[in-house]
Amino acid sequence: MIVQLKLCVCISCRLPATMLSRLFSEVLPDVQRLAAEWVDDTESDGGKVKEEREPCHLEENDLDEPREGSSRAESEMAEDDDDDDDDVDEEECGDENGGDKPKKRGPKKRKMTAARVERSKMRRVKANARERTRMHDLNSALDNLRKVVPCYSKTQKLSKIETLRLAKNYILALGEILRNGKRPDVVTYVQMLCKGLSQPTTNLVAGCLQLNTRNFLTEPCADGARFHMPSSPFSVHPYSYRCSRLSSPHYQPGAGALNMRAHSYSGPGYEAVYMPGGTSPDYNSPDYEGQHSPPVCLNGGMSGKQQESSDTDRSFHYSMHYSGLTTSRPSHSLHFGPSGARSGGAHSENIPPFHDVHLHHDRAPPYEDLNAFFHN
DNA sequence: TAGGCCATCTGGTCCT
DNA sequence: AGGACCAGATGGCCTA
Repeated sequence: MIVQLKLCVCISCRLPATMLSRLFSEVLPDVQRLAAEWVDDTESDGGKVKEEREPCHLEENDLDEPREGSSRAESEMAEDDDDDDDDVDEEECGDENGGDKPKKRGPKKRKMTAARVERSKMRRVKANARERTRMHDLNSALDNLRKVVPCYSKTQKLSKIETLRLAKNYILALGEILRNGKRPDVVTYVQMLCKGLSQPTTNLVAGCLQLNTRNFLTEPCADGARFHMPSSPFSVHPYSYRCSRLSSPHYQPGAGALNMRAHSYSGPGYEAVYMPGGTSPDYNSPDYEGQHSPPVCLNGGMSGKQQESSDTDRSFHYSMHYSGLTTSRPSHSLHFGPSGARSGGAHSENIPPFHDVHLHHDRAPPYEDLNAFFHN
């Protein structure tokens, strides 16, 4: 036994040999004594380990027989009526071994007096109200999540499941960018975002990206550079993009945290561009729990009414421009399907009306490095 | 009309 | 004991 004990300690603790020898020389006598006492105890109990549980307690926790009235509803129905003790017929815990029949355990059902029924109903009503509130809170949180995932539409909300999927993909995509330290091209980015999404949502997201890129082709870059979309899921020709961030008269480098947010984010292969707008939401306000940076406005091609939408929307007009390499890949059509697989021809015929669709590259990445990365 | 999505109710389970 | 959380059931609404 001692040898086994040594081996056991040696293996499990991985102690050095010197410590082990000291351990056994000092501790082993006590261990041997305790073991001897343990053997005495078990032998005095007829070779069985002493049962420590109270018999009555054991009865309550016995799982061999289903407890009658163990469910919440039944216990509610059979709950103790503190105001009337008329029908109390509790079982006693002790002399239950009188009969051969298995004893029914747990709280017994009681007569449903009118007062008890009324209380049960009231409790159910309260529980329903709580459940409603809980679900409303959950939906509110989901709404907030919708606002920070890359594509947001007031009129055509992403479903709950699609919101969660897109959020997951978004996080993974950002993580991938941080890991790799380089921008993916637009196609890869869209594929990452749309992985596992349904076809309509895929079209929505891809349409968001594509339409935003299409939206900023009107002006050449201030610095003369022209960028070409590596490939676009819905395009047949490469695009060029204006570099409006630095050329924008509203761009104020180092104009505080707000501008930092406003200018810092750009999605993979994209940059959020600050456009002339109105007032800025107070991102530091505790009331502000929606977007932490303005939405990227999608107003070109499909709808121009975004410019005249709500004050909030007017406050920030963002656009996306691809600021990646000046690569011009052979144009190839992308077909986005569920699970990111390329399935069928995806074109804008499946794209819902983007009256108020926003690209939300609005959650500023928290790291300076990431900001610098997106802006170099 | 079928299917998807959603809100609500309800009962069960777990935790404090 | 009461609340939170969860999942199933159900019915309404919307869209293809």
